[in-house]
Amino acid sequence: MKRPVARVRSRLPDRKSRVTLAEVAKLADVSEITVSRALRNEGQVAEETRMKVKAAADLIGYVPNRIAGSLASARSNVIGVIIPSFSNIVFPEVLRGIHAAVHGSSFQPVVGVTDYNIETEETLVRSLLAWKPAAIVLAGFDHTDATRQMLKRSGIRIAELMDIGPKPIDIAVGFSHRRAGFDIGRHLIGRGYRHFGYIGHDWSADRRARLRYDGLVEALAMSGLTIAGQAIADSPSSTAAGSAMTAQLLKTSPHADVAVFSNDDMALGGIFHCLKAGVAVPETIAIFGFNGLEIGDALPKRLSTLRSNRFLIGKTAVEKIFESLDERLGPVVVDTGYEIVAGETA
Amino acid sequence: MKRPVARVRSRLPDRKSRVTLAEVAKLADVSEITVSRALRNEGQVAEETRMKVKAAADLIGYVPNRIAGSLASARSNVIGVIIPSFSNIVFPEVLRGIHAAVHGSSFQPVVGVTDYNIETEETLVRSLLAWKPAAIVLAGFDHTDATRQMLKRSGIRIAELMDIGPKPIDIAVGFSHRRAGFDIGRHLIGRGYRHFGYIGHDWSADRRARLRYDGLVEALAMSGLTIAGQAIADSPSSTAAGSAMTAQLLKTSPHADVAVFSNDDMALGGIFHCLKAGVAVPETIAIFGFNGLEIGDALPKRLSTLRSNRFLIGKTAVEKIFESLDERLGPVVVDTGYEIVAGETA
DNA sequence: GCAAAGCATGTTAGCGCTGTCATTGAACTC
DNA sequence: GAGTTCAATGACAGCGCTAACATGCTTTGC
Repeated sequence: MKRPVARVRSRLPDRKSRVTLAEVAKLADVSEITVSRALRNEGQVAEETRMKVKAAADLIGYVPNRIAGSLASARSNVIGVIIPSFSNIVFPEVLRGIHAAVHGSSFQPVVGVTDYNIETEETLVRSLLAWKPAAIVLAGFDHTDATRQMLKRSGIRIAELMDIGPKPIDIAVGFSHRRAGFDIGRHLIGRGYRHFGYIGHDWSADRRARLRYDGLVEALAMSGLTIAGQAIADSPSSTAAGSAMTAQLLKTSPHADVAVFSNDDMALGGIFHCLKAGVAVPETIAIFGFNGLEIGDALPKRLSTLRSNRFLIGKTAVEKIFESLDERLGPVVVDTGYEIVAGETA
Repeated sequence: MKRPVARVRSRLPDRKSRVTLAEVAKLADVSEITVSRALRNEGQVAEETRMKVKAAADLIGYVPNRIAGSLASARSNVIGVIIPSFSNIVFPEVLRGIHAAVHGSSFQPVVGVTDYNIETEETLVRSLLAWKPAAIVLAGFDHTDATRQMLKRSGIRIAELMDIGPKPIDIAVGFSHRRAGFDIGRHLIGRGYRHFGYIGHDWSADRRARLRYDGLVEALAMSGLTIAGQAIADSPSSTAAGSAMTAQLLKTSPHADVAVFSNDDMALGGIFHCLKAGVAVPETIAIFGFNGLEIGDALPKRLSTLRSNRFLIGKTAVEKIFESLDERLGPVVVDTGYEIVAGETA
């Protein structure tokens, strides 16, 4: 009967330059744990020893293995981030905020993209959780049941961005899109507009655009008004779609005195169409966007829009997470607000 | 003398729901390794066993710990990605390509942002390497010596994006910015322009904008021409800066018949300024951009520009990496090319 | 002067997986 | 029917690090 005898130590047979803590320890003539502490600037280590260790590490080009470290300490400094798309400029801006907030810390965002698909989101959440992240940041409140389950059970901090609602899983950072739509309506009514057109993009995916629309309708209703005409592209938002839909609205609803757009991209398309077609803005038709992109300010006539603060949303979310990494402190809702930009087009 | 006696097993004292492979194994009444194989769809496992294991895993909500897995297998499915900025739309587009390419694979991009600072880049490379990534993707050829050292030594695949050059560390994907600038010059000379203005942004950071400028100058020189006037913002590129610099150029170089812009953002600013100031484009002054952003096509007059394919660059880079994950096959240079978009503004 | 406290360092035992080899029994070969 | 092959499963060690505790010292306090 063969007993398991001495195995050849053949793992990783020829991996070059396998520089580990142990090598550094040997070189610096201290124990591994001392090297670990010295390099992490953690625990009690004499200054002299620390320097000796660092010198040794530099000498042999030691790069700590965070995977091993995370496993040993049962915590990683990954923050999972899930966004719907890179195409819509607002999400890169949110990411910018997130990166700004983690900058200088040892935390590292890991980004996944759902393409506005909540099933994809579920897959992403599952695979991000496998990295034992310190927190997960994702857009919106629209998740599958399984996703919500996983997030709740995970025990880690969860931030839902963009919109705010009554029942976040943990943290919500954003602003009420419904109220934003409502305020746009009030603002424009206040400016004397009465014949509202709406120009939108495919909102089966973009739930928040739909919420703004609902808010707008509500504001109109309060003044006894309705949407007089609308043109909704069956494509994602784009300048081209904005142009096309504007042309359509002008044809189908010639009496509209203002067009509310689902976002600035679409509104830019509207402006461009009017420039090209010789339609006076805002005299013949006023244009109102959403987002407050930088480009709106550079237009020949400054775009009237609502400025949301995407950067702030991302940054705030991470800051809230950092406030208490280990414990959920009951639901946290942060309203980052918005601002009506009067502009010159409405 | 005290000998180390039985320790209390107090690690992770009260971590709830610590679902590990072992639990699944117990439940499914097989060994851990069989669970591992079953869930990874790897190695020989009877179909029946596989199903039993998966059922057990689902039942207790097992989420594999990729950190442990990566440590054990000495490989991770992280791809480190380092970009200069989220503000410049081209990089989100590159990321989009990267995400498209990894979609469906088990690879996960981890993104860092340098803010156009090669020291920051060095820090990021160092910290990404600690994750033992399968590959690193970064923008440009401009690195610190230490960065280059680390990348070379790492042994993993390295892709440098955007520009191409003679000596990539491993893989380069992009196109020659110098040649792009040159071709823009040739194109515009061919269209009859002779009095060139140049409008740019702060290029201490954006080395590629500088390369395009150099190429442009070279093309002009070949026809005995020079840049007649230029206006260079000391800020990052933006539509607002484009407007301001256009105003300046029109004043300081009234004879210029064409303005070449460092990119489309700046060019848009130029267009907007001319619209506002009543300057005829391209009759009084022609405008030529760079990048080929979607918005240029929606303008009242389609923007004349050079279309680079950012999405393709990101996607190709990852595809090249996947072609051979383990081995560098000597320098690989992929020219993703570009296309002059005639447009209506030049 | 001696206990208590504090500092610097070390010993040990894992973290949760997977690679490697071993083992078993069934199917196949000639 | 003995040998060979192969599919299915398991035992074991260890990936590279860190938490927890242990161990000598040196201070400190009174």
